[in-house]
Amino acid sequence: MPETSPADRRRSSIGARRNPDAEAAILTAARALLAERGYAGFSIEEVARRAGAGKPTIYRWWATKADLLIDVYAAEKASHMALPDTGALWSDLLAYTRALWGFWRDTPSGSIFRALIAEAQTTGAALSALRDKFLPDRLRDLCHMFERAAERGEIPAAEIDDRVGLYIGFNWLHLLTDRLADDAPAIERTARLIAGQPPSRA
Amino acid sequence: MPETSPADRRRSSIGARRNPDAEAAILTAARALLAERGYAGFSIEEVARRAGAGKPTIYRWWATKADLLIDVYAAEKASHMALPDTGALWSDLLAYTRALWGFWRDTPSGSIFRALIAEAQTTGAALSALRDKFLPDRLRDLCHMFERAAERGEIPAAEIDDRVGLYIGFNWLHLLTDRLADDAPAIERTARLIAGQPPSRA
DNA sequence: ACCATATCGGAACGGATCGTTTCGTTTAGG
DNA sequence: CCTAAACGAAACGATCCGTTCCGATATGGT
Repeated sequence: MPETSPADRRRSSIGARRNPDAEAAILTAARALLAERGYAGFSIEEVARRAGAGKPTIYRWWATKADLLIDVYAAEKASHMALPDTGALWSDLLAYTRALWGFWRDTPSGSIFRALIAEAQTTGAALSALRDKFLPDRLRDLCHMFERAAERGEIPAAEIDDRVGLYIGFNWLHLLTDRLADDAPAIERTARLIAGQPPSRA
Repeated sequence: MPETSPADRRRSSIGARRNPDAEAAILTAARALLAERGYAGFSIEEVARRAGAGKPTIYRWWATKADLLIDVYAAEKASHMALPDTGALWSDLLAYTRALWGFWRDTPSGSIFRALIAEAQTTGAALSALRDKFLPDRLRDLCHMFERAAERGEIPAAEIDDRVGLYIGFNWLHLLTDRLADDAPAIERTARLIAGQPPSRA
């Protein structure tokens, strides 16, 4: 077998354009590193080592750590999260919250998102990436849920943004303080509060 | 001008106990550094330089960056924030939120708090410091506000914790995304939502 | 067929910070 | 008088930063 042993094969240029293999290797390495060590152990240096890539390759395609984190998170989220449509906002929120927290707990995505938020506290570029590029994307689905509720007359249309903001803040708070246990009663109470439903009678 | 007096070229030991001058100099330097450069430029190394202190002195008294940040923030907050008591939860929240956001905007405290939350995403120790030591302290006042409202019959007592959680999340979200503009209408709408007040008629 | 162009990984750079250790000095308390 | 602990200074090895070279590679336009 005079063949290229796959282990020590060098991944070279494929011409004057981005190499998809390199990109995939970098995203995979970043994902794994965050899963293993969290934000504390996340460095471009280590990602490059694991991906068998050069640091210039990473810096060429991702201007900031935040941009890299966003790509890693996006790849994960698309494949895992679906939108519930139960017919009532409070039960939509309940289902979505439990799915989201489970997604954050059981995949590297929770660590990735925490890293992204932390990174946004260091540089303005990272903050812009989070606020102006990442958040609007992730908000779109959520807004649909609330808009459907407004169409059903469950909440005033004028309050959609405020209620979405409350919901995002609720999730962030629990993510950032590492309290993502699936405390069903607490989640249900909060879902009802945000959806404007009267509490289930005791 | 008493600029910590140039005469203290060297602040030596005062015996086998903590030197209050060193502590004050370190806290002051940390505060100023965060105000000037934010979390990105905050390092123990630089704090030590500015304080004219040795790094071992800092590491001796503050096991983690979070502990140092907590002390800096606590000194600031006590002197600046008072509790409103307007007779209604929604107007209490309105007043408190505007004061808090102003406090975060107009003093180094916003940067300090952002740094503290970011730091809590790196190490478990910092997270514990934030969640178990810092947050409960800062929550106490807030809970009083909601308990008074429950006594007045504005909200069910069983919902106090959930509504406080929503309120904290709301503030964190705006702090972490650097949206602390005093948008009075938006704050008022959210205050009414959290307080369970019907929206002011359009 | 040729060649400019842009990519790739590797190596090294100067600089900064980390957390720790060593050292000599200073002072309180027993 | 002497032990104990704190102080600041300096240096340690290690890591990561972001950038800059380099030689090799393959595309795409001419």
